[in-house]
Amino acid sequence: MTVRTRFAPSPTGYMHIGGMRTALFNWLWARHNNGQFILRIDDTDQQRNMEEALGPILEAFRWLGLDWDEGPEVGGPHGPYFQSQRRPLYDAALADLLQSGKAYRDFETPAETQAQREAAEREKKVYVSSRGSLRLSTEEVAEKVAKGESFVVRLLIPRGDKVVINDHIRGTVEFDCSLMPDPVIARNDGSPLYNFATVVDDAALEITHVIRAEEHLSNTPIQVLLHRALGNKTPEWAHVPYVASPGSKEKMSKRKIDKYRSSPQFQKLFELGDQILSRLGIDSTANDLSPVMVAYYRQVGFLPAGVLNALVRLGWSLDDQTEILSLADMKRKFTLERVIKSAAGLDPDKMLSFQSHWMSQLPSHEKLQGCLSMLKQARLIDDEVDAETRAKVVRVIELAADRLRVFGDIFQLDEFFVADEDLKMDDRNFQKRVVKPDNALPLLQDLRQRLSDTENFSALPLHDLLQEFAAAKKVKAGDVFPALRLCVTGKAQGADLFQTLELLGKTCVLRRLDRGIGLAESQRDT
RNA sequence: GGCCCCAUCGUCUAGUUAGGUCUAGGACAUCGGAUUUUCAUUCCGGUAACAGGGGUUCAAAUCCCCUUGGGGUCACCA
Repeated sequence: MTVRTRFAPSPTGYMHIGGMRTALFNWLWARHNNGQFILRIDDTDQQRNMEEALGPILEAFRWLGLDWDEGPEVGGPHGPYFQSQRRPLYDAALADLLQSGKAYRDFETPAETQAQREAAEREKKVYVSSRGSLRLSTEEVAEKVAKGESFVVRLLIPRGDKVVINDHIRGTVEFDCSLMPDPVIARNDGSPLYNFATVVDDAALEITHVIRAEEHLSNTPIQVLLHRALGNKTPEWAHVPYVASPGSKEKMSKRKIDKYRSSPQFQKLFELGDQILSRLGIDSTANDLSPVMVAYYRQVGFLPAGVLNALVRLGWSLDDQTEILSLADMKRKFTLERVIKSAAGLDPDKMLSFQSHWMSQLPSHEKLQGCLSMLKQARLIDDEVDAETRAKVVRVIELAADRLRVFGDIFQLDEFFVADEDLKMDDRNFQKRVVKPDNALPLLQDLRQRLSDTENFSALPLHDLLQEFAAAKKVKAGDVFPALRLCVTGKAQGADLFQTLELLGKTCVLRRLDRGIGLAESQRDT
C-alpha cells in the first residue's frame, strides 16, 4: 500500500518552527517510501482572512522546498482540502454514529458539565461523563430536538475497554477507557470538533501514517475509538517529540518569546536577528517575527538547506557520525525507527554551524542573489543593480568569505556600501587604537601621505607599502594596521585589510583617513 | 492533581530492540596550542555524560522494579 502522510495545520498566520519539523518528518517519510504527502487545512474553527492566515504557512513550505501532492493550490482526488469545505462528510459520519448508537445527543448544559467536573476534582475522583441524556427515550430525545433544545454530540466511550496503540516511536501505549469522559464530537449546529473531523478526514484521505507531535498522544485513544466506531482501518501512529526551546525541555511557544530573549542559550540568535532585522527596518522586538517562526530565519537570511539540516537532526540521527545531510540525503535515509523519544531543544549554535557549512557549499551566483536582496532591503544599494555595484558585491562576498553564514552577515561589511559621512565608528576601539596612543596620529598622517603618493592602489603593492612603512617607522604592524582599519571601515576587525583598501579605492580611503584623523584630533583636544 | 510520555558530556546525539567488543563514540559550544596583518577559517590537542537506589546476571548505559527529576495533556481549540 502506498504510504500517505499529511500535515494538517490550522491557519494561524505563521508557521511554527517545531511544526515545520513535524511537517518535514511527514514529508520525508512519504518521499522515502515513494508515497504521497498531503497538506490539509484544519480550519473547523471560524476563520478570519484565509489568505493572511494560510499564506505564511504555504510560504514556509515553498521556501524550504517541501512540495505537497495534494492540498491547497494543487488540489487532488480527495479534495477539497479545507475542513471548512468538507462538512457533508462530517454530517454523514455523524448521522451514522448517532444511528448506530455509538454517539449520543447530550442535553446537559455546559454549566452542568462544568460543575460535575469541579465536583469530581474536589472529591479527587476521575471525571467521566454523567450520561444523563442516555436515559432519555427516543421519543424524549426527538421531542427535545424538535423543541430546539441545545445539545452536543458525544462519542460513547466503551468504558470497559482499553485502547492499545503501537506507536512507531513510543512503542506500546495503553489507555484505560474507564478514565475517559465522552468527548464532544460535534456542536449543536452539527459542526465537527477537531478529533472528529481529523478522524473522518484521515480515513477519507487514506492516510496510512499519522506522524505528529507528542502533544497529540492523549488525543490518540479518542481517535482510535472514533475510527473503530466508524468502521475505519486505523492509521499507524508515530508521535514525535516536540521541539523544545534552547536549553530546556519545554515546548517552544510563540507566547514565551519574552522569556526566550533573556535565555543565555538563545542570546546569540536574538543578537544576530535583532542586528540584521533592524537593518531591514523590521522591529524585531515587536514579536510578530521571532525565532519560533520559520519566516524569521528566512528574513535573517538563513539558507533552507541549513534550517532543514538543523531540523532533521533534532530528534533524528542516521548514525553516530553523520551530521550533514541535504534534503536528498534525508529523503533517502530517513526512517521513523531512528526518531528519538525525548524532546530536543533547538540549538542556535548548531544551527549557525549548519548555516556556515551550507553557505560554503552555495554556488556563488546564489550567494550574490541572497546578499543583493539583503542590501536592497536595507536600502544600501538601489533596486536596480548596475553592473558596477553588482561587481562590487561579488568582491565583497569574496572578501567576506566564511564570515558570511547567513545572508544578513553581509551587513558586517557595510563599509563598502555606506557613504563616508555615514560610516559608524566603533568608538571604544577608535579610542584605544587611534585617539589614545601618542604615535597613532603622526603615523596616520605620514601614512596618508604615502598612500596619496602611491599610484598602484591594489592589494599586493599596498601590503608591501604598509609593511615597509611600519618597518621604516620602526613600529609593529599592530600599531598601524588596526588604526588604519578603524579609520577606513569604522571597525576593529573585518576582512583582509589590503583587499579592503583596494576595493574601497584610493579616493575613498584618503577621504576616510582624513575624516578619522580629524575625528581623533578633535577628541584629543577635549 | 488524574492520565500519558521522557531521562547518556553544557547542547544535539551514537550505543538500549538481539546484555560483554563502551576504560561510552561523533558533532556543536567551550578551553589550550599552531597558522594568519585583525577577525574568521584551517589544523592539532584538552575538559566534559550513563539522574539515584534496588534487583536479575558470571557480566547492565543496555533487562525489571522503585524513587527523583523533567515534560505533555486534561475545552462545545487545533
